[in-house]
Amino acid sequence: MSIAFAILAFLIHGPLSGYDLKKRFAECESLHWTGNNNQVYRTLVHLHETGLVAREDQQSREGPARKLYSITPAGEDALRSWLQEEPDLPDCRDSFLVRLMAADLLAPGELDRLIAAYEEQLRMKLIMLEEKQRRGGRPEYGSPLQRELWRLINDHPAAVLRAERDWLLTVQWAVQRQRAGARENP
Amino acid sequence: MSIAFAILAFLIHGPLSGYDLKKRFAECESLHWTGNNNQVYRTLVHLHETGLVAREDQQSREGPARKLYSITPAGEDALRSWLQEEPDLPDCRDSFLVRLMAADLLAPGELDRLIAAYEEQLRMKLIMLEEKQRRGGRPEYGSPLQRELWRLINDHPAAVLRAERDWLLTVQWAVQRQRAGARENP
DNA sequence: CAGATCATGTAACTGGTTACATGATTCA
DNA sequence: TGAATCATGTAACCAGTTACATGATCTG
Repeated sequence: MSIAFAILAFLIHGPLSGYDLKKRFAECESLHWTGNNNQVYRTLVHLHETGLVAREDQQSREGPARKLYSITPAGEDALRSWLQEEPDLPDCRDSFLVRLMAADLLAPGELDRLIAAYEEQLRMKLIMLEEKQRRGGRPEYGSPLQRELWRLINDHPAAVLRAERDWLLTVQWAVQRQRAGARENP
Repeated sequence: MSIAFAILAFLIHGPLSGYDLKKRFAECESLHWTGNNNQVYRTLVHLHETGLVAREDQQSREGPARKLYSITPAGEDALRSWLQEEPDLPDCRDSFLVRLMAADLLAPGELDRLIAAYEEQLRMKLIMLEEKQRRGGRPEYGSPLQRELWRLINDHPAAVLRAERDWLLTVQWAVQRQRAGARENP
């Protein structure tokens, strides 16, 4: 998948500028894109060239000139037919697994510190996400069902991190069990 | 993070060829790399240039000529100091979220089909992972603790998918609840 | 001897990030 | 007037994939 379908999805509830889209990506924790200029503006040019979005230049209004993009019927068709393809599985990249692969390189205390540091990272991010969730401020568009789905989309990152935290607990238990075993059978 | 540290981690329990490493990446579900040639061989050249691995050419043995790579003390140091950096959070890319963003484009039946299709994808992959786990065949190297950690590393993808399945259930409930509400207050 | 596997490499491309560059408008 | 924000774009790079290319060796 590329960012193109995400942009089209943002546009189904009304026109937006590149700058608007960029901000949406930057604010949205559940979408992995950072919303960097290069990708957003280039993709918009490409979507415009292929007729999936329409562009309207707004020269003189309040504020600097901007280009408003809206989805075209062809764009809606493209998005709809993508929705009817087989959904692909989530792709989770976890560098902590690579660190665990090299556990034999660490002294016991260092391994404990690594695990504790990761636990702390997870804890902090979860607090941040819950805080963000609590402060709300999601003025999402679309039908009541769509708004409810947005709530669940925004919940997703925390669900993933909680699963990671639970898995990390099993790692901690395994390390302790292994050490207890080693003390009994030296 | 790049694939370089994963290669170094594979090498701490003994020398391997590019081909060996490629296979390890291809077989390992928990590491997101496909083990494509370009990346593995180029990274090995780079690691060799920077002195983090040593290369031994094996011209005439049984089998075709191959290059055996082993980690150097400098490589171990590099890996160890990376292990002591702040571990970064997992990066989960889930195109299903983007599909849900566009739910308003779908008829109720189509949304149900999308959710069911994703559920089925998750179910199939989980069965595949459990089967792979059951068949075992993990001749992993290192200390008993390291082998135990490998078991947990290999468990990780299934843990993520189970969390995804649980989250998807909440999506299903929300859709049904929303529709029931809409029927009561039309 | 044909097809699978072992083994190494390159070319072309997609996807994504950081940093650079520019200029208008708003507000303290 | 200077900093923040709005707004659009480009250059250079890193990460990762598919497909192409070659040749040796093993196995039925």
